[in-house]
Amino acid sequence: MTSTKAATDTSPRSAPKEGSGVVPAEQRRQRLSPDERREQIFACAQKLFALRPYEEVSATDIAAAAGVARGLVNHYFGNKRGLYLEVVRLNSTVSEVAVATLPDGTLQERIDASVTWFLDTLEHTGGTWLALGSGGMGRDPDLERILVEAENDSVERLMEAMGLAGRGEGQEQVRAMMRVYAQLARSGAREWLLRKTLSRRQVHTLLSGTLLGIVRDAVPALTPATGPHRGPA
Amino acid sequence: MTSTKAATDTSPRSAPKEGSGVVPAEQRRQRLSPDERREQIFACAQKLFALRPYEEVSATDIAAAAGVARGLVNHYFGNKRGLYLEVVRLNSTVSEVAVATLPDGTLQERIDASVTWFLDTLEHTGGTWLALGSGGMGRDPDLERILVEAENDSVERLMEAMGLAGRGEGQEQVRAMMRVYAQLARSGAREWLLRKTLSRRQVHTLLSGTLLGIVRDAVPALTPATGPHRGPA
DNA sequence: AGAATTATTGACATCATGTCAATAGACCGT
DNA sequence: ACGGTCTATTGACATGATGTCAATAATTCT
Repeated sequence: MTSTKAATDTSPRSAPKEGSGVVPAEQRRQRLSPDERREQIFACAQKLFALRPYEEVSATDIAAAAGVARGLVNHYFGNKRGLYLEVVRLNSTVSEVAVATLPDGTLQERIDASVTWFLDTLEHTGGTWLALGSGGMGRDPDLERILVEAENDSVERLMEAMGLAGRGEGQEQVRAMMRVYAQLARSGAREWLLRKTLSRRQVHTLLSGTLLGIVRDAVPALTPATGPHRGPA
Repeated sequence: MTSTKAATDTSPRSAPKEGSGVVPAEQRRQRLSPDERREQIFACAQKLFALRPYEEVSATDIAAAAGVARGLVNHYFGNKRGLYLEVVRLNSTVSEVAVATLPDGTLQERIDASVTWFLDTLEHTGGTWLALGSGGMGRDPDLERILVEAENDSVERLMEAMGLAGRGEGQEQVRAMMRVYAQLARSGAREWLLRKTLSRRQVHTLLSGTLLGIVRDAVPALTPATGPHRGPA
C-alpha cells in the first residue's frame, strides 16, 4: 500500500543465496528431534522472559540464544505470544507435592502447616512465580485465563487442606474467598522475598492469622443466607 | 538494507506530494493549543487502552482516533510506552476525597466506615482501577514503580484511618502489611465487581474482618521484637 | 550406496515505531 | 487587509520485529 515495491510476483521464490561464506567451525546444522528442539527453545525463552519483560525480548533474541533460525521459533510455537503463554503456564503453578501429607490436628495446626509448606516451597523455587501477579501490563484475556486457572489449582488444594472441600452450597463463594486469600498470600510472599520488608516469621503470622480469620468468620457467615435467592432453611 | 528502494539520497527530503486530493469536508487541519491537543490524544489513548491490551493498540489507532497524524503522538508523549505509563498513572490512584471525614468510634467502626467508603468509590469509578493488578504481562520496572507508588498513597491513607500513622518503630513493616492487605482488598473487589462471585455484603465482611484481624493481631505482634536484631524489652 | 523423509533455514512481505525536515495554520505588527 | 513570524502538524523515511513459506540439507530407511 504505502510502498509500491511488489516485485516479481510470478516467480516462485528466489532461491536463498546462502552466499556470505562458510560458517566458522562447528557443524553447521544440528538436527534434533522435534521434542528436543522444542524443549531447547522453550528453555531459552524461559530464561530470557525471566530476565526482561515480554516486549523487550525479541524472537530474534530467543532464536539466537538457542542457536537457531528465527523461523524455527514460529514453526514450533506459532507465534511469540504462544511461546510466552506456555512459559507463563509452566511457571504459574506452584508445585503440587505433599499436600496430602497434612496433619489432622486443629484448624490452627493445619493452617500453620499449610503456610509453612507454602513458604518453604517459595523459598526454594523462588522468584518466577512471584513476579506473575505483579506488573499489570495490558490485561490479556488468554493470559488472565491461564493465571486464573493456575490459581484455581492452588485454591482447590487449599480448600482440601482446610477441610472445606465438598460442601455443595456456598462452594463457589468459598472458592472465591480462597482466591482472594491467595492474592494476599502472594502479596505477602512478595514483601518477604522480593522487597524484603517483612521477615518470614511476620509473613507467617500474617498469613496464618488471616486465613484462620477467614475460615472461622467469613466462610461461616455466608452459609446461612448465601445467594441473592434461596432463602434460609 | 533489505529493500533497495533508497532513491535520491542526496536530495534533502522530497517534499510531501500531498497528492491524493482534497479532504472531504471538514477543515483540513485543526490547530489546537499544545495542552488541548495533548489532552485530546490522551483521552483517546485512555479509551483505547481500556478497551484492548497494550500491544494490540497501535500508535496508528490512537492517532486515528484523535484524527491526527501518528507523528504527533510521538511529538507529545515521546513514545507509546510513555503515553501508556501516563494513562496508567492516572488510573492507578483511587480518588482521595473524604478520608478525613472518618468517625472516631471504635476500631471496628472505623474499619467498617473505611471499607464502606472503599467499596462505594469502586462501585462508581469502576473497572479501570481493578484491571491494573491483574494480568501479569512482562513485569516492567517503570510500570511497577508507578503501581507501587499509587499503592503507597492508598496505604498511607489507610494507616491514617486506622490510627497507625506515626509510630516510628515498626512503621516500615506496618506499611508492608497494609500493602499486603491492599492486594487483598483489590482482589476482593475484583471478585465482587468483575467476576461477580461474591456479593457486596460478603466482600465487606471479608475485608473488614481481615483488616480487623491484621490490625489487632499481626501488627502488635511485630512491635515487641521487630527486626532481626533488637531483642525484646 | 541412493531414495525418502522432514527438521531447518533464509528471504520475503507486512506492520509498527520513532525521527525529522517541510508545511501550513494562527497570531502579530504594520 | 497584508506580509512576516512562530510553531503545531504533517508525511515520508529508516529501522526493526513478526509471521510465512518454498528451498535446503541432515537424517533415516531400503
